[in-house]
Amino acid sequence: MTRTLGRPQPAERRRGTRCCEGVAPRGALDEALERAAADFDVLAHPVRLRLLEILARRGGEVCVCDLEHALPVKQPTISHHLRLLRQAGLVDTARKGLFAYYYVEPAALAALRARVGQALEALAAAPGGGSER
Amino acid sequence: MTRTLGRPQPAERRRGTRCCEGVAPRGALDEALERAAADFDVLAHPVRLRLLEILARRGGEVCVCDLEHALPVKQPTISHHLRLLRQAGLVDTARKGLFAYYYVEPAALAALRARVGQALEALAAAPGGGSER
DNA sequence: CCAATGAATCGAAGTCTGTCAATATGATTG
DNA sequence: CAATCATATTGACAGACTTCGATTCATTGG
Repeated sequence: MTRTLGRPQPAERRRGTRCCEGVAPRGALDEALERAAADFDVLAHPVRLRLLEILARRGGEVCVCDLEHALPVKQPTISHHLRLLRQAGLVDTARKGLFAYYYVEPAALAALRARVGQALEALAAAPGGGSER
Repeated sequence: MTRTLGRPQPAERRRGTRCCEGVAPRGALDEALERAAADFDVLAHPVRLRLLEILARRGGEVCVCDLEHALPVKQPTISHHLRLLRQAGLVDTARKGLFAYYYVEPAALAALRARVGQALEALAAAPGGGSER
């Protein structure tokens, strides 16, 4: 958001050869960047990725015991990762009797895919190869 | 960041299964999944994301001192993240005199974007909600 | 009520990560 | 050579992450 340009010369850095100047305004990483990193972080574990993949492929609900069979980690670990996914808003759960059925939250998943896709766009190579700004 | 999850799977779970059965045939997480998770992991930090973004936007080379000005962390931290990006094959460096110029490795970045995009595809909601496989 | 079962939580252990001060390395300049 | 500069590396620290056994909670059935 604070994409200011006219950065004044730092007075105390006026020594010999300056290599270059002004790539981006110093300072804080903006909100979108932090959110994108958080998005990537949720996806940055094979178990969570697989869980999401299974739940997404099944449009409907899947009980934990099935997920447990599909993954090489123990039940508490599954539960842990499911909680992370739930806290990220990507999945939700519904208890039916003894079983807990998980399902993707389609809007949240779509939003995440959109944000991640946008972040990847920003990594596309610069068209002219020249330096803007 | 090194997500290796090295644990073998018993693969013999013959029991009187009750609730349901057979979401996925095997327990081991396959190679593509691990690689996708590793890909996401590299992107799962705002500083690395910003570094990549700056280097990609500049088609050319950027010296570390500029990157240092653009980010709210100290020089050793920048160096640390740049090394991670280099180890991931996404960027490379060329020393010219006193300065070190970093630049993206376009092929590697494109490959990563392709893999990540493919992993996101797998998270697309199933159209009819039916279960495949 | 009691036993059994699926799932969540707790607690602990080990590993990994992010950060920075201090220092090292290597090039350049005077 | 000595001083200076840009960058890399080291070492230490705090905090987060991942995993699993043990336990707890909730629900069902006898």
